[in-house]
Amino acid sequence: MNIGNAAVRSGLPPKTIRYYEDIGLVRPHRSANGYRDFGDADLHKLVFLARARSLGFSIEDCRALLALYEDRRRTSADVKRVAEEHLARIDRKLAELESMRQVLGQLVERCHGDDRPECPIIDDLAGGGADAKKAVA
Amino acid sequence: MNIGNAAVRSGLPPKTIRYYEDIGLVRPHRSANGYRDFGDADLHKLVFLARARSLGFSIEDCRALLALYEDRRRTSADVKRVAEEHLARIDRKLAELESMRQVLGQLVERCHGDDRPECPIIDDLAGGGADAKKAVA
DNA sequence: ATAGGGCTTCCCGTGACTGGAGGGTCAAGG
DNA sequence: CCTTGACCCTCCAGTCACGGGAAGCCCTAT
Repeated sequence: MNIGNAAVRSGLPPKTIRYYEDIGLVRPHRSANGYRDFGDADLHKLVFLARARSLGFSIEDCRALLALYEDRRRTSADVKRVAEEHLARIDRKLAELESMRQVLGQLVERCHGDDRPECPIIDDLAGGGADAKKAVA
Repeated sequence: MNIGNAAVRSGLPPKTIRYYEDIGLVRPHRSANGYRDFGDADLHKLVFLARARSLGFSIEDCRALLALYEDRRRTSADVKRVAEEHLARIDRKLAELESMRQVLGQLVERCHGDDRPECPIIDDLAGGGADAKKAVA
């Protein structure tokens, strides 16, 4: 199967698949003309990668997960540990974004959004923010 | 004021401040010895940038916000628009992360995490996921 | 005079791709 | 047989927002 076909079936762009080969995540055979030739196992890996990436796993996580995927003697504890670490990263990121969302949301609410220059958003950025107050205090 | 001092007062690393000069966000004077010399206005800009970046604004957003900050004839509507667009980006990112969190959280819950190889996480990644089901259907 | 710290520029690396240039290959139609 | 267009190949550069580190100048204290 050529890369275009593999791309459609896995949902990954051809460029991304080539990149994954570059960094050693997949090793498709080559046809006589030099084209990559993806077998079923390669395609399974690509689908696996697409799914793992869509859940936010890093490439290095994916490499580890792929190794576990292919290791019949893996333990589910190993898999769970990788997933839990990622879950913790997601939770940290969520907390960070929620904090931003809260502060920015309040500022936007308080901004009249009219044609006058007075603006609580600019005022906050210019040093009226909580961080700035704490720093000054 | 030297860069080290400006760094401490703004909360930005010296490297970041040099980078901001590179891309034209600040233009400190130079002392006779070639050292950057930050005045009060420069410092205000750096504080502004630190705060805006901490709220997740991109560098280009910061450039626009700085221009509004320094424009006495700005309108709060202009500022609000930039902030609202960023807020929308944050909300999209939050939704994406929350979706990941939910799926991954369920998988982790269902994984025994023992020394056996059976693992719902791996099973999902290998094609048992909702996306895969939809694709097959 | 020397030691240390701070400052300078310059270049490379990060993550995970994406875009594009320049060229080879293949199947179909005229 | 030739052309057209869709594929495929490799390699290089750019993205975003810096951080690390090298090589070298400057300033102060001892």
